[in-house]
Amino acid sequence: MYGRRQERAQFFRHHGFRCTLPREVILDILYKTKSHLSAEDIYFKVHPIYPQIGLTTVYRTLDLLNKMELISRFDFGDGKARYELIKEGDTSHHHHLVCRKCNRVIDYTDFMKEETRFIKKIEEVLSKKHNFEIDSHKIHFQGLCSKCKSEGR
Amino acid sequence: MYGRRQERAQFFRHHGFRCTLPREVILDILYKTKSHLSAEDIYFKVHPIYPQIGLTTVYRTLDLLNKMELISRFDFGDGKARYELIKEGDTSHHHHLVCRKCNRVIDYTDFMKEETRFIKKIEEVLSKKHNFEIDSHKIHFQGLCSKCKSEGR
DNA sequence: AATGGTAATGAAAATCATTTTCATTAAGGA
DNA sequence: TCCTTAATGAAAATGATTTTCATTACCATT
Ligand SMILES: [Mn+2]
Ligand SMILES: [Mn+2]
Ligand SMILES: [Zn+2]
Ligand SMILES: [Zn+2]
Repeated sequence: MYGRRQERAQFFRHHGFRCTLPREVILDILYKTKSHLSAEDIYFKVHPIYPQIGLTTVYRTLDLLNKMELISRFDFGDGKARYELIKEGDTSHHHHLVCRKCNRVIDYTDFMKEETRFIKKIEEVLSKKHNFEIDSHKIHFQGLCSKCKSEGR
Repeated sequence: MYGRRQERAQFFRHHGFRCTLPREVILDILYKTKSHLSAEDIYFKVHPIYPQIGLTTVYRTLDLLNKMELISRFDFGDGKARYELIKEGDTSHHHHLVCRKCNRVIDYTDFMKEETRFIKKIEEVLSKKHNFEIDSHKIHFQGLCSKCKSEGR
């Protein structure tokens, strides 16, 4: 889906959208870069190669990709939204440690099996109880990263 | 701590801060109101009774209460931070369902025993593995609330 | 391959939550 | 009561995101 241009084009059109250069480029950046990019991060990566692509379009494209569930949007509390590609096959799902001092974000995948099982059970009960259609969840731990800890809060 | 003026004053001073009218008033609002209030929500509740208290002070006070760990701050993704009092005795800890359409927030306390046990185990392992000092966690589920579901996404 | 209807784009302006500035006020220890 | 200085409030500044609107370029159709 991410690798081949043809596939991406198909995917956009399948959702009723056009496959445009900005959309391809931005999706590419997300594909190649680890994670937790803000709109501005992406803009600055795109700009040297495609200076005609504007920040506005980055915002719009991120919204679109998020709605198409190709990316996840996170609000870690530093005032800017961050985005991460959802890889195929659900192998990429994970949770986060967030440093409340320097805002560093650490991915972790430990316990995913157990978390998944646990989450599934909770979802089942809560969605019935509150008649709420659950489609995703977020778990994160907050505290001090090793660097900030050693620097003394 | 929240009920008696004397206690609150003690608490502020104990942390090296002065006990002022705006601080008392804002803490009172948080005490009396269920939950998930934004700075502006609080400002509008305060204003009719204390019109001299400004929005700036609300922001500053919320920061302070958050640092003193009297309240929790949440970013549910609608662009404004929301706050909730942490009740004494840790009886109030809970997690959330967030509607991605209307931003409604539902508290749930089901499974807290199991979650707490599970979270504790994860914290232990992760804090060692990443040398990360974990002090809190947030769990929330996203989806469509009953109202938005019936209205058709 | 050329055409046309319209979705997508980009630059600039607008919006909105939050922060900063700075002159004034008022806690609260002496 | 007095004095030091933390806290406050109004206004301005900031910074992320959204809106506006004239222009561009996908892509279904010819
Ligand atoms: Mn991540
Ligand atoms: Mn809550
Ligand atoms: Zn850190
Ligand atoms: Zn809803």
